[in-house]
Amino acid sequence: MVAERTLAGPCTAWPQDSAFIREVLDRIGDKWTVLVISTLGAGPLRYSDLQASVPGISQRMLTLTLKELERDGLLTRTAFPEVPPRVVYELTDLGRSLHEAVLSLAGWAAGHHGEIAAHRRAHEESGVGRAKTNQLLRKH
Amino acid sequence: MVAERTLAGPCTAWPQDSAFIREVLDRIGDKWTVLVISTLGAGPLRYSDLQASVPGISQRMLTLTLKELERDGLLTRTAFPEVPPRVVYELTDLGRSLHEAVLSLAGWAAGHHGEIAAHRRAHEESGVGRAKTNQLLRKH
DNA sequence: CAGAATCCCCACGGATACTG
DNA sequence: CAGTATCCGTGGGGATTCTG
Repeated sequence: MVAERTLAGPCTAWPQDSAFIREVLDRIGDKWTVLVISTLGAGPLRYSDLQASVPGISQRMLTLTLKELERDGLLTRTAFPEVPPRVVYELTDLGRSLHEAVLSLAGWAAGHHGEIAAHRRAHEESGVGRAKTNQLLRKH
Repeated sequence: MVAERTLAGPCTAWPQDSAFIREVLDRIGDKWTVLVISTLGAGPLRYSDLQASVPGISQRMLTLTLKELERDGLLTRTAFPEVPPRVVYELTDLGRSLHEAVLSLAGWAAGHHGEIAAHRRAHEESGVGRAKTNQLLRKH
């Protein structure tokens, strides 16, 4: 009891927000989800166009991502019973609202990634600069 | 050229936003970063308190996460040369701004995770409902 | 107390081949 | 065209042990 501890037993700083935060991140934190959502943000697309619009994605990942997004009600899948199959994917209102939320995050990134890059470079200079001067004392 | 394609050669729907989006997600999309940031959002904490405040985190992951965050200028590390070592971590202005951006995302989650859960449950009913109708094709 | 070093597992995702 | 099925490598991250 040295002074006051802003501490907080097991998990109190972020009451139950942490659960929500992790929920979104588990949802959009993967490699492709936001790319697909952003792409569909411009309008409905069919499977093949989607694959062409999201550069490095494989069919496997595109299919899996779309399935999960459909399952969560973020987009709709519409299959037309035609001779050459045609399936169109489109964001739902829920999906569009997520898209906007993600865009605001992207806005933050656009506004600060320069700062981050600068800090990162500064650390590389003083940290990985010369492996000669630092044997075992490198703290700023 | 059947009709107009809203398509977009390789990557045009999200001009260069996609790069920023991926940048943030690669940064905060991992398992612990946002938890640490959120915890430090309440105020500076020392290593051990941090570990106690972030429930399941291991020393390894806490250390790695803190290092990356410091490297990117999102938090500062202050070591006091005392007999029992004491190290305090604190968010920078940059870190706090990211924290707010993340909180807005959490706000979205808090407002919509009910909807998502509902959709998800609806899919489980109609999809994995009866394992009788489908012979030998079980989901995952 | 605040880490660094090591070992190890398994889920994420890429590549490829097959199908309705 | 729009998927499905399968194999397989990588690395994120947990558990444990050692150190200044």
